[in-house]
Amino acid sequence: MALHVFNTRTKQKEPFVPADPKVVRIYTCGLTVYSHMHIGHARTYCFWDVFRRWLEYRGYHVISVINYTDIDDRIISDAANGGTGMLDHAERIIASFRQDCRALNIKDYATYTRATDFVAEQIDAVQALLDKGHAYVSDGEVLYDVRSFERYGELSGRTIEALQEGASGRTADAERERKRFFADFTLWKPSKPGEPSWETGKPEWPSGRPGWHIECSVMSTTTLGAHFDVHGGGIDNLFPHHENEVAQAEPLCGHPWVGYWMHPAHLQLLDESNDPVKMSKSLGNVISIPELVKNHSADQIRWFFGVTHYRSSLAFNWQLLAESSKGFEKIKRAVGILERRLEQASDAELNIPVQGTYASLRSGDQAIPRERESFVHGAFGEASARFIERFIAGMDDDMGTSKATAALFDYVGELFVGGIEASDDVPSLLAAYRCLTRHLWVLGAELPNPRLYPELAVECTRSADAGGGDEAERVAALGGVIDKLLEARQDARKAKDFAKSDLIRDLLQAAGVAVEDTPKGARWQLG
RNA sequence: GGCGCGGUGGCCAAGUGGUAAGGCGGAGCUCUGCAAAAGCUCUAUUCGCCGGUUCGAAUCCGGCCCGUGCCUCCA
Repeated sequence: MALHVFNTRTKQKEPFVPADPKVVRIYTCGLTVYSHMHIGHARTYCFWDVFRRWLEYRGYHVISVINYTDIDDRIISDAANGGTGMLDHAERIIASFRQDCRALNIKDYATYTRATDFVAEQIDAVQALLDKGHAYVSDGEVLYDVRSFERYGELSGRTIEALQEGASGRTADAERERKRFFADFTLWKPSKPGEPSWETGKPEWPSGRPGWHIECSVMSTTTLGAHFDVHGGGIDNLFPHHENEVAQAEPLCGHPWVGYWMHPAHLQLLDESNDPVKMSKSLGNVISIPELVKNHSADQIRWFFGVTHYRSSLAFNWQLLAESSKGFEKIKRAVGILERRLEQASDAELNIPVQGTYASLRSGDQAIPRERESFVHGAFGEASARFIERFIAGMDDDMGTSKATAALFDYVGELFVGGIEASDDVPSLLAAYRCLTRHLWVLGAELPNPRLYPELAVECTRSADAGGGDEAERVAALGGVIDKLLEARQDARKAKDFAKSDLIRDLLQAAGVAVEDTPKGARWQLG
């Protein structure tokens, strides 16, 4: 079975077939840069990252674009209140967004677009919609004529009538006067004094700024072409934002404008009594990324996200994150054990390149991953083959990361039963290590040891500044001292001086170093 | 009011017609100087409730109860 994804446009799972058999073009609605990225955004962007990684694992080249909405009412008012210019304000938010993404191990996008860099194209698009009769000018403002687009409401499953009912009594009189129809939305509006403004050269709407919806339609088609494969954003964007984007773009680009619409669900914060609560600045309960990664690794966070399917809303509190991290420890321990075993091997023994090619992306039964043959060798090969099959089946079914995590648990169990803790069989251990880290990579976790898996290590964008570096440094600095202490402890144990050996272990424990005895001697890690 | 989504063991969570994955927590055991880790066994005759279709339903249909999202700020 090939990859299937749930397409919001058709409301069903469909085989994923990009326009170009080897390339997937994705546009993601990004942040409105009036405030910093928070845990809710993290869930969404981590999903896009996993989706991208899964496509890459399957052999596609992915071109992903994300935008910053750097002009809208809130940015203008926030910037005004903060006493800075709008663009300075946006600049700071963008810089912290990039940093937060790196902290979460989210791969860089091919392009990051800013609405203010595409104003000329937006003006052209507005004019084109006017020319085609889909828009009208009202007192210097350009509005989209919703009733001129017969498919309006199709994407989000609404009808004009239903919208009208929902809106009854909610539209202000002033708004009714400006608009021909209550649901008409702004394409271009005059700026107030002191607000950012662009000249259009159009007599009827000479200056002002673009509306939110036109920004995205224009940025996506300008960077990815008139038709592209995936357009996504949080479920809250479905209406009105994406509905309006379709209404704008299809008259200009044709139908269907994009192949697949995908909408990850929200993360829902739970309060002390486990009731859902809205995250908001005024309640002071917004969880920032620095706060999130302070006591949890990116791996743990991404594992937590992966356990729940992306189209289910995800409840969050620190307790739930802690419980999921507890489960992830077993996976991490297996990786650690393999790494320790292999660290002792010589370069010559480890010199087993990972190889493979994709049969053909055009055939439905492509051999994936391309490294498969390198993974299924040796003592753990059968377990690895079973695991890969389950992992792929799970992910192919509309990004079933829950099934993928279950497969990982079972695989790791088989590796323990298979004896990774005592094995000296370097080729087998290496194949298992690579198989495990390769698939953890898909979920956004685990930077592999470059010495053990150089091919994958170079693919990882995470650098030493992303949180892993600190621990690596600590380990390097402490290693020598700890090894000396453990030697002393081992001597004490041999002499049956358990009081002394336990004292050493307790001291290390107190210093944050967990010690475990194994058939191959003591092992330690920072706890 | 309109349009959706969801209710699976103490908790999290898969499963969309063939007889309940996986994880956390809990109980017992093996191994071990003791820990830790790992392994083994047990922990839902049952999937919000009531009807219906079917040889067979957590899965399909109808009704009801509860929760939740959106209805022009929102990932």
